[in-house]
Amino acid sequence: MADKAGGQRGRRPQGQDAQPNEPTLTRERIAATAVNMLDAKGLDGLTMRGLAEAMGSGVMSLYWHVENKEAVFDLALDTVLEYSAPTSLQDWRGDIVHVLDDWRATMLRHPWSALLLPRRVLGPNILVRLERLSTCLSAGGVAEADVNAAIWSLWNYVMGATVTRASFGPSDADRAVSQERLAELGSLYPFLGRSRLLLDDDWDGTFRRGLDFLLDGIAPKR
Amino acid sequence: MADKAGGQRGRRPQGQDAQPNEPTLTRERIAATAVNMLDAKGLDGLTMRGLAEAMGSGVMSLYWHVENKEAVFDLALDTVLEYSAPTSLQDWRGDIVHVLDDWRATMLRHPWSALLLPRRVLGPNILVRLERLSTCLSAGGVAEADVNAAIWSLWNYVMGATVTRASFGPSDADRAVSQERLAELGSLYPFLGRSRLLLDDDWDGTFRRGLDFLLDGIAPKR
DNA sequence: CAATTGACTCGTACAACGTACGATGCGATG
DNA sequence: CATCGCATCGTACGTTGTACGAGTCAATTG
Repeated sequence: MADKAGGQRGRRPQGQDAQPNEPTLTRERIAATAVNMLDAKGLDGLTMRGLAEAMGSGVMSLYWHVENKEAVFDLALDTVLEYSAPTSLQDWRGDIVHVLDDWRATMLRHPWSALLLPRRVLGPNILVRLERLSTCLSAGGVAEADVNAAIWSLWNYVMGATVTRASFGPSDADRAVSQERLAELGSLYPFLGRSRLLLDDDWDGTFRRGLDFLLDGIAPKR
Repeated sequence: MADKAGGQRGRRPQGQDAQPNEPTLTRERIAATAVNMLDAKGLDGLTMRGLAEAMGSGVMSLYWHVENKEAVFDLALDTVLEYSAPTSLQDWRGDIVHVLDDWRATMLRHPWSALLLPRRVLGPNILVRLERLSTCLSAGGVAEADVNAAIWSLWNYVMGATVTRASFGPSDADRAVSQERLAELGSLYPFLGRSRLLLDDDWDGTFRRGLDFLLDGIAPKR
């Protein structure tokens, strides 16, 4: 019966010999745990109760450090999106590709982030990335008047690509089914039926080729 | 007091003089009502109970016509995305712009759809649009080998643009705040701080300019 | 030392949700 | 009349986010 209440379970292992790896509740620790849990169980897998349990604390304790669940999402998102711009500026086009590749890769490493970002944009770490894009474009000689439009188009492109990729999930089965349905309806969709559009699973390659299109268009005309 | 139980409220106005505008429960009617409710109260505003009440039926009756709530989303999404390709093929670039403009406009007219589409792609009406893109590109002389990449890049672009636009919502306040925060942190984000990137609210114009970049890149090189 | 304060933790409780299940009513068919 | 399918719906359960207030403990103050 002892388990019934569970009650004081765990308690804080306060005092002397508490493992040092159980600090106390902290925004950072909450963020980190949330990221783990999101990675493991996906967007819907994160519940406040689960989060609390994973950290060995009571549910309501979280609310001392965090406004509400949305704030947890924000925290996790920004945690994951940290960016360290590395190389120097020389090949503007290569630099931009690097920013966007890294961006995309990060989001795909945590697929929930791609589904989340559209709803809560503009955490600090996003701004870092935008800033970097900005400098790259300027350095590349893109006309001042074009820079903003270029940034947004790049943003749109990554955003769309990752969101799409993440939503298709790793299961190629869905796409295969769709493509099959397409083939049946060959009369309705002659082009699509023939093109195997939905079967192509070279996501990275497709991403790069599309990005090249875009950069070709952005590159200063001479 | 009569309202207390509500109970048999409404009932089916079965029999002779029922208004013809209250058919019976129907997938189509459910879809339509869901769209209205989504338009009015947003993504989270749609609840099965609310939906049922809006149609004057019991909650569980819905489940006879619909698998679950997700199915309702699918239904509503595809309802909204219906597309009638109008004009003939002549100016491939103009045609593509038309497809994408219409696409974007439709989604922005129902902002929830932009947030939904990333999760549940490839309803039939989406395919119509993709097919249309496909023919336009081919007609425009884009190399066969480039068509798929081009389609996906266009898809990514619209998707990213609409999703972003929808998430910013009509409230410019958020962006203003962010831009202000940017100005304060001018040292961290010199370019962004100066560019008023976040203040620009000519969404349509920006969309078109970015799309031009992309199409410039896609256009067959000569 | 005792009293107080404020940072922090947590159990309980509630309202809202999606939906499983089974009961009910109905028109058509035997 | 009996039977059967389609269609409707009430009730009930489990799960969720979180409001509220009571609890703990270290540091501060008298």
